[in-house]
Amino acid sequence: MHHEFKDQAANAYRLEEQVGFLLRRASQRHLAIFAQMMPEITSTQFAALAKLCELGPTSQNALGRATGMDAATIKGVADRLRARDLITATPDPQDRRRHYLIPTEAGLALYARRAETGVAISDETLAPLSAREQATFLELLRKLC
Amino acid sequence: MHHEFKDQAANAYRLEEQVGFLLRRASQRHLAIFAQMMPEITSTQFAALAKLCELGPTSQNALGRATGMDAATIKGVADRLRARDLITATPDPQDRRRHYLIPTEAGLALYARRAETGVAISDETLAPLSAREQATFLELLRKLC
DNA sequence: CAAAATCCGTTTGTACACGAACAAGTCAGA
DNA sequence: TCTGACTTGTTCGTGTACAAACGGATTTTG
Repeated sequence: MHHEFKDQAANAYRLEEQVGFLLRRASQRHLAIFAQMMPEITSTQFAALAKLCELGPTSQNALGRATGMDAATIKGVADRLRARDLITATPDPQDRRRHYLIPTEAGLALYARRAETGVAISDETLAPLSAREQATFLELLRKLC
Repeated sequence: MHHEFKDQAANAYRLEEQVGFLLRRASQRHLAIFAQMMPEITSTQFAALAKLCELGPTSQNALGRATGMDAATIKGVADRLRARDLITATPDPQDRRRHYLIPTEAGLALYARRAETGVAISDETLAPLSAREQATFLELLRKLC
C-alpha cells in the first residue's frame, strides 16, 4: 500500500518547512508588493536600470553580472528597457563585440523619482518583522547568496 | 547633469541591500543546489508531487493552492508531471468540472526515494548558517510569507 | 606569431509565474 | 425554480530564468 511510503517520507519531508518553499513564497509576496507599489516597471527591470544608473555606461553582460542575471536573461531585460526608451546602446569603439548600455533621460528620471519607492517596497516586505528582526534577517539572508 | 540624480538616489537605494534582490539571489543559489542534487526533476514539480503524495487525490486547483501556485502555473506543472507518468488524472463523478490528480506508482516511488534528498537540499542551502542561525532564519522567513 | 582559451552578444528550448479572459459546471438565495 | 455568484480548468500574452549552442572578436599563451 501507499501509506507506508507516505508516512515514512512525511517524517522526513514537509514541504512547508523547506527553505526553498519558503523562499519562493516570500519572493511571491515581495513581487506582489512591488507590482502594487511600482506598477509601471518590473522588479527585474528596475534592478537593472538602477544598477546601470549607479555604474554608468556598462556592457550588457557586465550589467547582467552586476545584477545576478545570466546572459540570456539580461538580454531580454535590456531589450525591454530599450523598447521602453529607458536605456540606449552605443557601440564600444575599443571592442567591436561590445555595446555600452546607458540610461536615457527618461530612465534616469524614473530611477531618481522611484528609488525612494524601492526602499519603501523593501520596508513593506519586511513589515511583519520588528526592526531588530529585520536586521537579523537581512544579515542571515545575505550569507545565503 | 546626471550625477546629482545618481548621488541623491544612491543614498536611498542600493540594490545589494534590498530584500527583493537578496531573496532572488538566495533562490537562485537554492535552485542551483536543487538542480545539482536532484537533476531528474524540477523543484516545483517535486513540490507538487510531494504535496499530492501527502494529500492523496486532489483537484488541480486545490493542489495549486496547497503549493502556492496559481491556476495557470499548476496547469503547466501538472501537465509535465502527467507527461512523465508521475501522476494521473481521473474525473470526479460528483463534479463534472473536476479531475482528481493522483500520483502513479512511479510518482510515489520517486517521492519515497527522494524525500530525504529534499531535506538534504534544504540543509545544503542553509549550510552557511550555524544551527542556531538556521532556526532563526527559518522562523523569520516564515513570517514573511 | 599562431593556436587556444575567453569573452561578447545572440538564439533556441524548456520551465516557472501571473494577469486576464473564457466556457462550463455548481450552488445559494430570492 | 431560476438567476446570479462562484469555482474549475483552460488559453493567451508577457516576463523572468537557465542550459546549450553558436559566430565573431579579443586576449592569452605557447
